[in-house]
Amino acid sequence: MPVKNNFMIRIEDKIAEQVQQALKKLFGQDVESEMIALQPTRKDFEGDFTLVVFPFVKMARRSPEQTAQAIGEELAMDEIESFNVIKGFLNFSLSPNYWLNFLGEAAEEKRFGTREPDEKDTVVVEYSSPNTNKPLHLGHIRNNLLGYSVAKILEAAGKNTVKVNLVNDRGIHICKSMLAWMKWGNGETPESTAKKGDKLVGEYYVKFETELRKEAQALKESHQLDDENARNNAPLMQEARELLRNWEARDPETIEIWKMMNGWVYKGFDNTYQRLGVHFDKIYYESDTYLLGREIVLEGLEKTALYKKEDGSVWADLTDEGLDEKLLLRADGTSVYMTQDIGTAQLRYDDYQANQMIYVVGNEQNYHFDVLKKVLKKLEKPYAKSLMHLSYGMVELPQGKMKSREGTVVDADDLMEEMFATAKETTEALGKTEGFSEEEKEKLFENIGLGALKYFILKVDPKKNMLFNPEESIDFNGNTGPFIQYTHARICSILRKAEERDIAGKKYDGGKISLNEKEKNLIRTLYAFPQVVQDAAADMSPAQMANYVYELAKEFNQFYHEHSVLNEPDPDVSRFRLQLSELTARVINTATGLLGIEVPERM
RNA sequence: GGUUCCGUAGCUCAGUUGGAUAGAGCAACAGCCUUCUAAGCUGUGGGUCCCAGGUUCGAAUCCUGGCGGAAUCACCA
Repeated sequence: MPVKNNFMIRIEDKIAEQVQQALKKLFGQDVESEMIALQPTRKDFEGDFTLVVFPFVKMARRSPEQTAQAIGEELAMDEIESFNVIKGFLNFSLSPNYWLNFLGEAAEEKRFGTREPDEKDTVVVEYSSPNTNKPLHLGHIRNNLLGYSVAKILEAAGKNTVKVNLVNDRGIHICKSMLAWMKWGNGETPESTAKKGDKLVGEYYVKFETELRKEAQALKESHQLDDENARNNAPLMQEARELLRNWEARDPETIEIWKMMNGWVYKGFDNTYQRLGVHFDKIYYESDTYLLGREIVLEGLEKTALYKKEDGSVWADLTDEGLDEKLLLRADGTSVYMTQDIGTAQLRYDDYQANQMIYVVGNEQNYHFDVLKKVLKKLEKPYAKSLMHLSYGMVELPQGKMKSREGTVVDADDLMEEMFATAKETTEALGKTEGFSEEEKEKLFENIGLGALKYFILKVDPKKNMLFNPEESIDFNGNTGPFIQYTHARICSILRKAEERDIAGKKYDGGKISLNEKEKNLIRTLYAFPQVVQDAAADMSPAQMANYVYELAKEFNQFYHEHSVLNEPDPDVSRFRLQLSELTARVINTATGLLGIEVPERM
């Protein structure tokens, strides 16, 4: 549990409580605390927090101004230095002392803004969920960054967080790349071709589709079939199905090839994950969960929550829930996508007894998760209501959706490499690499390149579709990752110099000083951080964290521009500013860490 | 066609439980490096918040109906 201090009780809540009492005293009315809207005062007005008094004018039977004035006068709090009234807005200014005390206490806190994980409040976050037949692309990047960041944010907000991956390693699509490799592979391996395993397997998947299309086209012409029938009747498709049957029958040779090729893919994925900076506490494989799903479905059939059709297929009737009927097992007893998700959910619940199970999956699967929840409810699973689908929008290119057929898929590895190259070029052009070793340079370019990419993607509200223009999207100026990294490096530079001048250890002792506008803005922004962590967690929104840390960096740069930390003649003020800078750097570090972005100390 | 999501400056995006004059960045233009890192700071121009109603003291935000875009409605995953 966190250490209790004065700042665990938000000053907003304290003021709201006082307002509540004032309303009772002045107008004899009890007002629920939710009615009292206290918000940060807008920049162009004087004050720190603002009470909107419009809701109380009726009971006060006075004008908004008079009501605000009366409440302002009634309030007596040490922390409030003054107040002013503009129309129906009552603006409170807190005393400099309050802010200075806050800074002092926050500086003492080891993990300001974050909480210790509560072991009893577990949340499982599933993200990434790749198929083993294709390499990762830009869409997966959004998924991975979102999932990783949401998990970090939940953890910072006090949840016991488990990051899991669910690998889709079985099914007809996996058999397609296997079959192509068996037919045309000539025993190629990642080693023999010097290709990444996932890329190699992906090539065979493409090969299969190309050959299948040829066969289907021929059939279409010779037998007058429509597209779908032509595809289904093509010899290659039949062979792929046979391979799937062999796989389900655990045919040793098939299993061996399957294991080998999946092994190549995992090695390739690990490589991509590592560079992207994401990882997992546990990896589930669909090949391990689909049988459990099947069992649960059969069990549900016995309990008559589900029903069987004449051909032997098993269905859930969700018409009473406003949805359709949903197939859960085919007539031949094999599983569908939904089946394995039922098994996975159960397994995950058995493993962690989580209060929440979050699925980071694109919005194209909204319907699937609707159905999954309702099926689990029908099966009377206790965890049915703890399922949360964190649905995010597509990443689009200037020419529209990514299409593998048109070769517009942005490969994850290629993109990261390009980011690195751009970062290198830009940094060297600015002549900022003096005194760096080769190794340090590499790390810096990597941090900046990936920082730019991650920030660009995470700053957008997850539920919205977003546009990624490879030519223009990546900028290192303005509202970008490198801007925030730069601000951090700048502060670190001050801190290093303070160290050299031997004033770093001497803390500001809390003597009375006044706060200028920039200092106050900065300190107020810092004050908001713990709440931002909680809000971002509640909304599962890294975008809120990203926008916050940008705001903070901007605030610092304005302060930096107008006031000097080290050249300030008054030693008390200098030390205070040093402490303010130090906390800013720490919050930037923490906040960007929650986005999976590293901030360098020099750049 | 049904369902869900989105629509804010030329472009990319913010906008808190409904609150004051709707904000950033990019792009354009004009300034600021002898002073802690100019990947920075300051200023100017740029808006029918898709449209029309409704609720409210107050609507970009909530409700209804349109328009536009996306996703989905598989014995694919």
